[in-house]
Amino acid sequence: MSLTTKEKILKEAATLFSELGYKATSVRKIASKVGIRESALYNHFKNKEEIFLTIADEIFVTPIQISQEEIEKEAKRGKAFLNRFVTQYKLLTFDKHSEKMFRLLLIELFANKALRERFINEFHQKNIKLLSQAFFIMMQNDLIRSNDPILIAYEFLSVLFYIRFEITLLRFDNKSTASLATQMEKHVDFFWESIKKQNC
Amino acid sequence: MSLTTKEKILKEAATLFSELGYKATSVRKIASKVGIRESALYNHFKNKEEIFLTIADEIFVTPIQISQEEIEKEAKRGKAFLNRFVTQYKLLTFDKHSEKMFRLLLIELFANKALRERFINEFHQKNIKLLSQAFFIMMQNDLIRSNDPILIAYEFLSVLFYIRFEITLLRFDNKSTASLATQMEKHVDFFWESIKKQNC
DNA sequence: GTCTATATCGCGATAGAC
DNA sequence: GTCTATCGCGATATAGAC
Repeated sequence: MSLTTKEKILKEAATLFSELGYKATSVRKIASKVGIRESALYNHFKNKEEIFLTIADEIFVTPIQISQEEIEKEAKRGKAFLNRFVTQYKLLTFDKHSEKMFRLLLIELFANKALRERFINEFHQKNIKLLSQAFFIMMQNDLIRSNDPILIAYEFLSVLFYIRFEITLLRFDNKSTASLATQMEKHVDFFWESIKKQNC
Repeated sequence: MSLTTKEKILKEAATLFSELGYKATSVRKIASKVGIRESALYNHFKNKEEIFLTIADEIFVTPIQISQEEIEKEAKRGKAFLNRFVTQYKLLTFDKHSEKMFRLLLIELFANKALRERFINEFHQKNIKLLSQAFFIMMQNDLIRSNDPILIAYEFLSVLFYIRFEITLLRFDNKSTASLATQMEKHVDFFWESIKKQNC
C-alpha cells in the first residue's frame, strides 16, 4: 500500500484521465490529488503527455491470452469454447481497472489517432482472427453449419462489445448493470442455437 | 448557399465540436473559421455552451420514423421489415451530417450526463422497443421461432451499432469502409436464417 | 524531491468606438 | 453587427532556494 510518488501520480492521473479525458485533466488536479505541487510532478515526468502515454500503454495490456494450441484444442469443444471466451470477456468488463482503461480508450478515441489504430487492431482484428479460427475448426469438426467464419466471428463479437459499451456507460453513473450481466450468457445460448448443426 | 452569420457559426462550430470535442474547440477557432472576431460571435449566442447546446439538440433528431401502425403492418412481412430497418440504419450511418452528429455524441458521451441518458433512451431503448414489437408480431404470425423478443432485438441491434461504430472510426481517418457497407446486409441474411421458422 | 515564484500562453467573455 | 482593446483566469512549464 506504500506507493512511491511516481506510482501515486500514475494512479491519480489514470482516474482523472478516465473520467475527464486528457484535455480536461490538468497537471494541477493531478498534483493536488497526489498531495504535491505541480512543479514537484515534473521531477517524475517530463510533461503531461508523458504521464498520459505511460497510462495509455496499459489500455492494451490484456491479462488474458489464448495460445494458438489452446484455440485448436478448445474450439473442438464447440459451445464450451464460446462460454470460455465470454467468461473472460465478462471478467474484463467488470474488472475495475480494465473498466477504467476501456473508458479512457472510448473518451480519447477520436482525439488520438494512435489509439484508434490500436483499437481496430487489438480490440477488433485480434478478436475476429481468434474467433474466426475457432469457428473454422468447429466447421471442420461438423459442430456448426458451414458459413463464412469471419462473418460469424463478427456477429458473435459485436454483441459482446455492445453490451460492454452499455455496461461501461451505466457504471459511470453508478447505475445497475444486473440485467446486462446475464445478457452475455444469453447471447452465447442464442448464438449457439443459431449456428450449431441441426439434427432434424 | 447564402447563410446568415448565425447559421455559419452553427455550421463551423458543429464541424469543430465533432472533430475536437467541446473543450478543445475554442470560441476563437469558431470565430476564425466563420471569419469574424470572437466578440462579434457574442451578438448571436450568449456563450460557448449555448452554441453547443443548439448543435447537440440535432444529435437526436431522426429524419426517419416508423409509426406504430407501420410496425404492425410491416412486421408481418418478416425479413422485409428487417431489410427496411437496416436500409434506414445504413442511410443514417453514411449520411454526412448524421455521421458528424454521431461522432459528436461519442466524443462527448462521458463528459455529458444528459447525452448519456439520451443515448440510452433514444439510441438504445427506442430501437429495442421498436424491434421487439416487430419480432413479437413475427412470432404471432409464425414467421420466426418462439423466443424472448427483447433478447432477439438486442442481438439484432448490437451488430448494427458495432458496424456503425467501426464505420465512424474509419471514416474519421478517411479509410475505406467498403467491406463494412455490405456487412449490414450480410447481417440481415445471417440473422434471418437464425431466427426463422425451420421447415425440416 | 519538494517548495515558492514566475514566465508565457490561450482561454471565455466584456466594454465601448464605429 | 463588427471591430479593437482589455480583463481575469487557469493552463503548462521552468528557475532556483531549501
